[in-house]
Amino acid sequence: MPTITLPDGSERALDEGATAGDLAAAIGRRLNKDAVIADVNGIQRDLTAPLADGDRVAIFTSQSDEGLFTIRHSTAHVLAQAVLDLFEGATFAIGPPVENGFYYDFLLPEDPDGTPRTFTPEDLDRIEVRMREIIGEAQPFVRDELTDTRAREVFADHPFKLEIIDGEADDPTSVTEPGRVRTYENPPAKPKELQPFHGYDGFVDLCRGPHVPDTSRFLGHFKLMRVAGAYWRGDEHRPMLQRIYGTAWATKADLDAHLHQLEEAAARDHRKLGTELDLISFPTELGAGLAIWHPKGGIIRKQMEDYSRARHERGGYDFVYTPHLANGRLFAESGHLQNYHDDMYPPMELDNGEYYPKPMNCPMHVLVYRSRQRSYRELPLRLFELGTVYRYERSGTLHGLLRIRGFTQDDSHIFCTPDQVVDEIASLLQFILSVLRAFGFDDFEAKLSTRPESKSLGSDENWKAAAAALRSALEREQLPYTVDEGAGAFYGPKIDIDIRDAIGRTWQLSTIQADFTTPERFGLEFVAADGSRQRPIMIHRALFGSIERFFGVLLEHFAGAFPTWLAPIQARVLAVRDDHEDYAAAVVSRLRAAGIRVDADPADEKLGNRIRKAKLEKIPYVLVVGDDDVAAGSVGVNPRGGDVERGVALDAFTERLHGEIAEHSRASASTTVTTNS
RNA sequence: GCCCGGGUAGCUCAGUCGGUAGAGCAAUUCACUCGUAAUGAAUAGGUCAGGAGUUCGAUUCUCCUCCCGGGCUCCA
Repeated sequence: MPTITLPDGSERALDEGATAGDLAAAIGRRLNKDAVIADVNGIQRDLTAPLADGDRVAIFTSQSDEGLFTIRHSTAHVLAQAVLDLFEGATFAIGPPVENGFYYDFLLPEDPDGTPRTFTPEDLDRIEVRMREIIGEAQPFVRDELTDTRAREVFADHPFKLEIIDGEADDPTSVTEPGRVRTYENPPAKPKELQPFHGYDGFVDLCRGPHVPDTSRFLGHFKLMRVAGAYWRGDEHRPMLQRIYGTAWATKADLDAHLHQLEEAAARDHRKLGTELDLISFPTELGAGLAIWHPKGGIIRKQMEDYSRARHERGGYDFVYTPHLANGRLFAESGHLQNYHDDMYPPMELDNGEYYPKPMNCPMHVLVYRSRQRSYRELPLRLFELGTVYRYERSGTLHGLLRIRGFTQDDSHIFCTPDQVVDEIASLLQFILSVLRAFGFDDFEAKLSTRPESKSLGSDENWKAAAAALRSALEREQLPYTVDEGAGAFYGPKIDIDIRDAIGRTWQLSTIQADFTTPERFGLEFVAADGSRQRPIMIHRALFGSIERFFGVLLEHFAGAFPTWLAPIQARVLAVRDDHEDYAAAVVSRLRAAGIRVDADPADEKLGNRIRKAKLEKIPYVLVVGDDDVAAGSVGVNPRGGDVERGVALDAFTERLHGEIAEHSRASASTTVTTNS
């Protein structure tokens, strides 16, 4: 007897003889929605065939994860068909759905002079036109199954498809797990002799489905976004293909909302705002991936650092300082030269060895620990440093402040006994979340990363013990987490904390890494209560991750409108006329004496223009002073994002501002952790 | 590192089918003295990213390098 899964997840049995198409229509009417997709047996799309015993039908709405997956996946096929129609001799590889859309990889024939043909922006326009024609033609998606012999004939001109047929390449389009649509994952259990096969109107693609019923249904709300190079199978030693990215949605409103979100993100870009607000810059004279901080950026950074130091001081950390360079012997002992060499700047040759800029602070902190004999009474020993490191990131990966070559980590290494490690990581999680909340973030998700397949140090037991410690701390704090197999650092597994920003993007910032390996390599010991020598466990953690990256994320999160406690200029005083300047100067010095960061813009331009400039600089408070204020000792308060208030007593304003700034420290002093769902 | 696209004044950009460049904003000066998002005028500002080649002549064409953006890959 066939069974059906409804959008609410419930299941029920069906009469034989019904078709998926009948069902979808009936269910759609019941749900009061036309946009319903039926999926038979997880792979098949044939709405007209009667259902048979054992068939499983799933019905979902077009805006569910499954529905969007189906729509994006089907649109990718339309893209492939359009490209093959328009470009003689083009061959195609894979085209899976991804977050917000889909892509498809192609290889175009070489030009007569031997140069590889590439897609241009004009090509994308042509392709989009052809795609809309195909959609208008309502071509059905028809499923067929071929033997691999026959499939090799069908795809004889498409070597990448042949690799998939021969099982030498995974086809990510076979990943049908809802909501997880990453490439190169979950290799399909393919029957060797029977290849799934979809074809329509002369265009044939290798695929497992599911698809929409025909190209006219649910498709059309898409846009081709860009073309980029991508290696076949993600391997830089394989051919570089041309990848076309598109976005696709169930409705026009969803598509428009997505495009609007992209504009919003572009307007918040930290590189753009960093320049506009005169916070940071990347002079080409400095070299790639290196930033300088201007005075206003410097104020914000100092606030961040001051706050961080204050919290760490209260949190029981000891402050250390270590140099930017070290003899290569240190990095040989730590394992960095073997495992991290590609990311390190080259050494400086000196009389007594090679000196490397440090890519991490850990070896230096280990030396602090090892500088004398340690007792269990000292543990956990928490060493903290705002440590600047240099990593030779590959040039193509650099991205403003978010991926940079010289950066400062708010880095800590905690040395503790094996008994202490779970408690310590659990309280670390609380500490980290509390500090992140103080900066206006409240939506977190954790990721646990386990041992990499290559380039790692230490025994399996140690790795397992470390991962278990991280896992139990996560569970104790009830922080939702996912597991990322093989993504750990070379010395141990790690927890990464993702935060979600004001427009819903996630950023990976904080990291906690449990390390049983480094203490062994460096022969670290402490004297236990019974007098025996024991090995401590080392916890690496960065809270902001890096000051630069955190600052970049904050800048985008607040769209440049930093909260008052962080704002480089908290208030600006504007005299209405020249003869109010003396009073304006008095207001400035009163506020400055009260610890407010304040400046003035003299009255040689119209008031309206000076207000406009202050607003563009996103200054939290604009204070306008004129005749009334001189007489009454007041100010006109024009707050960012609020209503103008005339005649506010200066003392009252100062108090209000102090209150606002203090509220931040009160709110963040609490270390209570509440889990988000 | 690889693929694609770029680099013109502090910023955003126009322009030169090869004859060494222009706007708006910003800056400076002057005038205006104005109560909540753009007052007017004048001045100054550029080895057209850097280097080499072709040419009578290169910002423009070619090549190389550097830097930036979007991806691949990687990461704090």
